[in-house]
Amino acid sequence: MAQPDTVTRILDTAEVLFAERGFAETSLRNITSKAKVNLAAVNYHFGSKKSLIQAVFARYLDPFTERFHRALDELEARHERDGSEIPLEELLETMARTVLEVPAERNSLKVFMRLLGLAYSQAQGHLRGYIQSEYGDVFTRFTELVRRATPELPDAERFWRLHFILGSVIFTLSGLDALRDIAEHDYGERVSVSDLVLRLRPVVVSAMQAPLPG
Amino acid sequence: MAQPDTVTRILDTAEVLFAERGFAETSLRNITSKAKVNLAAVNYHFGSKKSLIQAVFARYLDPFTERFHRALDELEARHERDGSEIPLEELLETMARTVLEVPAERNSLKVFMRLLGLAYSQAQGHLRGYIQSEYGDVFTRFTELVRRATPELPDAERFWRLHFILGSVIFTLSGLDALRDIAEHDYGERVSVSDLVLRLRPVVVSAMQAPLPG
DNA sequence: CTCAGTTAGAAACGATTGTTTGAATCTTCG
DNA sequence: CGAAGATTCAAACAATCGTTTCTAACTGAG
Repeated sequence: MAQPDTVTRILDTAEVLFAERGFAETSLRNITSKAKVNLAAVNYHFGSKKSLIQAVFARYLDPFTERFHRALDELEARHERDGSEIPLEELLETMARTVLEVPAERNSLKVFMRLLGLAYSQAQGHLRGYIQSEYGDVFTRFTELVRRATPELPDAERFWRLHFILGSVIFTLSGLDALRDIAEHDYGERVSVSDLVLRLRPVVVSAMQAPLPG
Repeated sequence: MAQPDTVTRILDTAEVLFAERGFAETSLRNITSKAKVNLAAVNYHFGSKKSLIQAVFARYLDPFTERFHRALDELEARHERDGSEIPLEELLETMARTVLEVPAERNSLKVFMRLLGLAYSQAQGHLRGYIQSEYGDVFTRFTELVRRATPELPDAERFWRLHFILGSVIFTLSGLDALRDIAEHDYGERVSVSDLVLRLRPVVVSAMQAPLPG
């Protein structure tokens, strides 16, 4: 089998190492030596370490946003025909399906989620700005649809609940390996990612439908 | 006012910088220069950067675990007298109260939560091991009480739901500043930490009581 | 006061970081 | 083939990192 080209080998290796140790803790020498690529190749092909980090995200987020937009188009068209509102469950289902779909093509969902978690928690100010400016639109569109699906919730309440849920998902899936080991050791059952998504569904729906705070 | 001693000045400065930028991204020179302390002071008083990181956590977690154990003692004693089980709401309430209590003495809860979030997300393998070995007991005790309060949940399901909730809390509170700015800008209301805890309560309870996945 | 022990300070250590350089090699196409 | 451009490579760059060393200053007990 032919070796993938240098750019691909760098991206493949970088996303795994970034997901394992974080950005600052992963040196370009770690990446290039494991990828069997010359050190200077990163700066040659990507310009800088910052740009490499952004490129790693783009390789996930570009196809994700495209598919998600398409899925929302279809969902809206279907409900526009019969004049019904899109129910919350369908919106969450669509998002979950798209999230599961995209990384399946290449790497594991775990890496994708770890990266998302790092984007929120690590310093890397440039990353948050980059993601917001490049991919903020699809999130805005989604939240607007959620707004129409949950008209009983005050706007601020819905905002916070969406972030509670985002925290659950990112935290759980990005720490999946460690948690899975504990769960397997203590309860003897090995969960897959789709098991977890199945477990998340009723919890997420209940969270969104919780009574308003007194 | 008398300057706090060197050790305290280092810890005060380190916890803020760690919370802002992470561990790897915060150099000892950042800390010592901002704390107006000699560079060598960190290695003299703490031995290494690793030990400094652990000391920062210990200053929060030592009083937290002590108070939390005491609060659980009291809760158990009260319910042992009338033979009733401790309801889930009381357990969550007790934990929330203790979490809010401890950092109020010194710094903001935000820093405490940012640090907890970093402990989970950052590489720093030594940190997870340290926290687990030093403070694992109180968490084990708490989960056992939650088990008795939710006998209808399978053990594995309860394990995962607790971590879903942990994710919500840590993610939201550790990203509080950024989220608060957005919420204030979009919805014109400035939330406090206790507002957020108030909002979290019904969501968390509903999450734990969600129907089992099909 | 004196002296032992603790703390503070300036300077340097070796190691590692991201990046740049310039020559060597490979690829492409007229 | 052969020249032009793209890519690879080894080496070095300056900057920064955590840590160590050694001396100076301070502190409290006899």
